[in-house]
Amino acid sequence: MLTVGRVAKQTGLSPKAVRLYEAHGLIDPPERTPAGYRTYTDKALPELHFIRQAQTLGLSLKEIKRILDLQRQGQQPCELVTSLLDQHLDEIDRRIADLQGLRQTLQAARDRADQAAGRGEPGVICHIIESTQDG
Amino acid sequence: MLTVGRVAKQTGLSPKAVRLYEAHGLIDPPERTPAGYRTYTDKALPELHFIRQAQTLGLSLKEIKRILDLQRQGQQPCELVTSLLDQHLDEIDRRIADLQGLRQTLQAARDRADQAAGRGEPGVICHIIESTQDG
DNA sequence: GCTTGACCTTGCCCTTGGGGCAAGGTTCTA
DNA sequence: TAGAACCTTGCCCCAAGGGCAAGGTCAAGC
Repeated sequence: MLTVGRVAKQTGLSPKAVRLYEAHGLIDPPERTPAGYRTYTDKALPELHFIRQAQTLGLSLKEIKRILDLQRQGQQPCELVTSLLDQHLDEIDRRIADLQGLRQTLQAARDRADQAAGRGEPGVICHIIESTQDG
Repeated sequence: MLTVGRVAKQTGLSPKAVRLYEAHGLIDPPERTPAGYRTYTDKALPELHFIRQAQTLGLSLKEIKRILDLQRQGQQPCELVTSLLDQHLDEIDRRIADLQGLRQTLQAARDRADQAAGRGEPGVICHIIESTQDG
């Protein structure tokens, strides 16, 4: 019997994640045994693999659902995918730039820490942080 | 009267954030009017400014609380701050590297999208995503 | 046949740092 | 004195699950 634990193992997901995708409508609810156990068919595996790969690309469950919904309506989702990838590329570039700015600010604070070491400059709480230029 | 809204405005925070910091023990609970309104003294402003600047550096509320707790015990928190800054620098470098790796993966997928445009390659759901190498 | 361990079910609380809303009380201003 | 603008607490929400609890079920070995 292809239980949730087995499909999870085969797709590298956790059982909880698989149930979550079902609850959020990314995958169809599977049949149940009389006792209530989810029983999957092999058809579920490619979808779960797809979800995992889309997550690897940084797509959110909501975005992945949009892709899968389109596909279930018989449409080619590739146009949507392309646009999502473009959006994410922009977003990632922004985040990298933000982090690099933060890194500079942080390094500046760290440098102040070394310069002031032992010199015992006061500051109301801690001069290292208080001399930080606000972003 | 220095209400929560006023200290919030003066420190660039939201009233809700100020109450949150109090609930999490970052700042001392202020006096209350008979009606229950929080009434701050000017002494609260530098602490709130400090919290804001520490957040600018990417420190979490929990980490900021550790710093403030040390300081309230009369100790110099600068050693802790230095170590936290070092940790965060490492963490940021990791995150930047991760994002750059993700960017490459994403760009590769995007390139496939262009190459396959119009060529109509099938894929069970969408070949652009399905050809992604798992991380 | 029975036990035992591994699995399944749902449901709830936790994470971060607040945002938004509701219902109601208070203070200030025209 | 009315209304605007503020304050109070409390609850639910975000993302993507992790962890735990209480209880039901299945398969293997004896």
